[in-house]
Amino acid sequence: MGVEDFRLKPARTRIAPSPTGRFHLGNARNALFDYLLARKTGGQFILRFEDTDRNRYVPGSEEEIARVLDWMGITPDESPFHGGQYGPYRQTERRDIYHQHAQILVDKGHAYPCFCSPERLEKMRKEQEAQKLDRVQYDGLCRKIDPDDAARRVANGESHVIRFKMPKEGTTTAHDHLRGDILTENKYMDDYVLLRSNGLPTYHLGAMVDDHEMKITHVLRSAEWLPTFPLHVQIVRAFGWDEPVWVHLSVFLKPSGKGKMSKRDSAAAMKDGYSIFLDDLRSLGYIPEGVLNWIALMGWGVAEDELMTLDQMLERFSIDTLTPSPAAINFQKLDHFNGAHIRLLAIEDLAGRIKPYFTGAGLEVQNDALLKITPLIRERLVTLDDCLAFASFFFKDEVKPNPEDLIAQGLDVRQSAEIAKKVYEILSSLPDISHQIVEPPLRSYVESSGLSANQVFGILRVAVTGQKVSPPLFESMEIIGREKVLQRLKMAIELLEKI
RNA sequence: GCCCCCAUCGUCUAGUGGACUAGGACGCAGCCCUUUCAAGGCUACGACCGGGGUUCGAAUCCCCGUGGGGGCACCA
Repeated sequence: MGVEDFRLKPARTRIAPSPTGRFHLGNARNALFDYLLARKTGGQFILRFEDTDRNRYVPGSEEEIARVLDWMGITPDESPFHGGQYGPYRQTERRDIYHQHAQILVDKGHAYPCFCSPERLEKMRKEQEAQKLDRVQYDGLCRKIDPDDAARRVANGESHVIRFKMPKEGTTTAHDHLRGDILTENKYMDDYVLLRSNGLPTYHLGAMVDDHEMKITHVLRSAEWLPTFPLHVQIVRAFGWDEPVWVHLSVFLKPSGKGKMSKRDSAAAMKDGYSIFLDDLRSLGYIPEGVLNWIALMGWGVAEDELMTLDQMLERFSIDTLTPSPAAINFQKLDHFNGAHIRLLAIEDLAGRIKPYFTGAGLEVQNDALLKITPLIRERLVTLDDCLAFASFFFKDEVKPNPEDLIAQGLDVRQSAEIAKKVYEILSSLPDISHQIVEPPLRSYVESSGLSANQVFGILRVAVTGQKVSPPLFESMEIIGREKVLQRLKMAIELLEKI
């Protein structure tokens, strides 16, 4: 690879998904940019699971995330599966660390125990809403408790959470790399919960602590975090730590541009053969090169030469050229890039990737034939599974054309049958069925007969391939072989005569 | 309702005060190539949200609108 840019300090980046659902486009783009930045600077890309919400935990999602990253070719340098010197990389395995850090904040006077019950909070919120208050936030009841009293109650085992003591006055200036300074009046910020009553941290504490402990230099995350950005900056400052470079990535909008892409829309996308989930995209026949290129261009401004491999992206990537505005996803563009990257693959490579689709369909695949077929269909594939529609007939013993399709345009059944017979006559008289041998006599037949190439070759195509649309006819026949071609042609003549 | 972010072709974007007759890509339309379908090549259509400033000069800077998006949990 050797794209490390040593003018830049090695960056440590991370993707921190929660194993509560499936790995989607947003996650993938985040991971891609993380990876590019880390590689570009000779740093590390880390995978960490923020699995503190036990209620929403989905078994198997951790594995899916790791598998998808692998598939995309952006395997993390450190993760729960690969290890690393800053682990553990699962938040549920870091309880003590959060506990200690919450205590540090309490000791410093930046946080306090809150003993309010969920019921009281619920009631409080209802009342605030009833009063039509602009801000619905914690009323600060436990803020007033004497620290010694609070410590005693905690020691007695009283159920509590730890809240951040947000400054009530002044403004917080948070710096986003793409948007510049973002000023927020502190009165709009709540005393957020840092540590829950079950001892596990919320995102606000967990992510800040882990990013610091894991020496993350650049935090690339979704713009959905912007509203709590001031909080995060306040937490980091309360600890007295240096801030990472914050980069809030644009959110993905649904194709219509109306609203954020969500699970609901994924069902609709699936109906059209698309998905927002990477693992689905893989099984739908999309290749990582295409997917990567596609997502890279949403939220990253590349003026020209947009068709890029991962290595080419690496050469050009910079967080300075990322864009802050929301981006509507466009599946047609995914198709474009997927097809374009398929065309870029070496024949052997592509053959290896489409083979499983044939065998999966129960077809017996001969490798030498596959290698000859692949170049014929390469520029016709949008997704890998398209190979089935284009080339299954090569591996079948016989094809079953729709009799109607055997009738050439502008001709009737009888005429079509005559043509088929004549073509059979010509082919069977030839010693060989290679492209060079077959084409001249057929061409001269077309010319002398006054028919169009379209009509003659159309009949032959349907007869031999069983379909109206196929890879180039002569090359296809050569691969299928003389015997099978004649056999299929004969079958076609019989079909025509039966109409 | 309140807070925050964003604003160039239908979509993704280039553009950082004059080189803009606003560039590229996807899609769309047409043509060429052609045994089908593709691929490829060429051409067309297509945008600076509005109003005020600043300036000799604004897509580019500032303000106000408007529109879009996000967020208001012991979820992330």
